[in-house]
Amino acid sequence: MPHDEANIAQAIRASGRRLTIQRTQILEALHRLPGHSTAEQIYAAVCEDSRNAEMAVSTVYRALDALAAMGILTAFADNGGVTTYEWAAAGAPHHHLLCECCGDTAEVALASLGALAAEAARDHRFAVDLRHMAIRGLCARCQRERTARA
Amino acid sequence: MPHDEANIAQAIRASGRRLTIQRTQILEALHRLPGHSTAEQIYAAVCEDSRNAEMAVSTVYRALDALAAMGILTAFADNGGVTTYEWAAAGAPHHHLLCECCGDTAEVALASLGALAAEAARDHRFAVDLRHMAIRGLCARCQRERTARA
DNA sequence: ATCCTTACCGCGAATAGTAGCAATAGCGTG
DNA sequence: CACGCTATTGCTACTATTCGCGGTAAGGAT
Repeated sequence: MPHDEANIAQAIRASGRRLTIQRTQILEALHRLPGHSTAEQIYAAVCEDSRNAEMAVSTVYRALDALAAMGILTAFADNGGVTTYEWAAAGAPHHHLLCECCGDTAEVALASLGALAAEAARDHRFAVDLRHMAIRGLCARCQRERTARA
Repeated sequence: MPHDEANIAQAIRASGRRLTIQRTQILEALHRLPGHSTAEQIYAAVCEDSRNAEMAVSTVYRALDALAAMGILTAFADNGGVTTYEWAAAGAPHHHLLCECCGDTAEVALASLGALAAEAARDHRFAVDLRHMAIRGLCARCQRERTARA
């Protein structure tokens, strides 16, 4: 449960990384923002706070990447090629159902992903990263519309 | 098995789309290219053929998108944000194991994805698109390297 | 063969994100 | 507390892909 500043700071330093003021400000912004946010939204939130110094957008991308690599955040790429981030430990483990038609995403827990990970490990020695699992398809509404149209 | 010109042409017209010379040239290029290719590679292959007129890159992107939307091709986005396309009916149904560390992809068939699709349909009325299923994680080699480093 | 609707094309600009590089600043050490 | 190593920052340039727009041309109907 690395939701508090001290734990995160320790985790960052333990991995040989550094806790810069930019990363601190990004983490603060993430605390303020709800649910999952895009790099652009996080950048905007950092800029909004007048106490913060200016920051380059690329810094936000790199910081989010680093935080995701250490498992503090999880990243997933939605339809339009936009990546969204959220706290890794937020709530129960969940996955994203991403509708390819309307672009909506739903968060659900899927038990059979465990079996999938087991199969990939057994048959292909591949360690599936379930946190990054975005499942594409059609949501209920878009399925109805598609059949109605035919 | 829409691998021959006549069937594809019919399928395109049946969906209210048009078979333009650009699309014909793109399909020819896809026949020449092996396995899966990126939009950029397909564009290059079209340009190579001196009989072809010039074509805009955006045309390739849009044509591939349309062909994927009608199920003639399948698209999947690999690590670096590059989308690759391949014939939908090529060989047995397979999925992509994408290593987040080295970027390699392996094609495998995973039985448990059927159970996943069933669970999503039953519990969330969500129709999973198994063709676009890219599974991220760590390949065997990168797992070894990661544990060796610790 | 001609007409008409509208899907598609080429172009150029916009967007999300990455890469390279010199300058800066964490932070473990003495 | 000063020192040095190197992770990180801020540029800027670049890549992959999308979008809007005015003009072109498929292809069904006459």
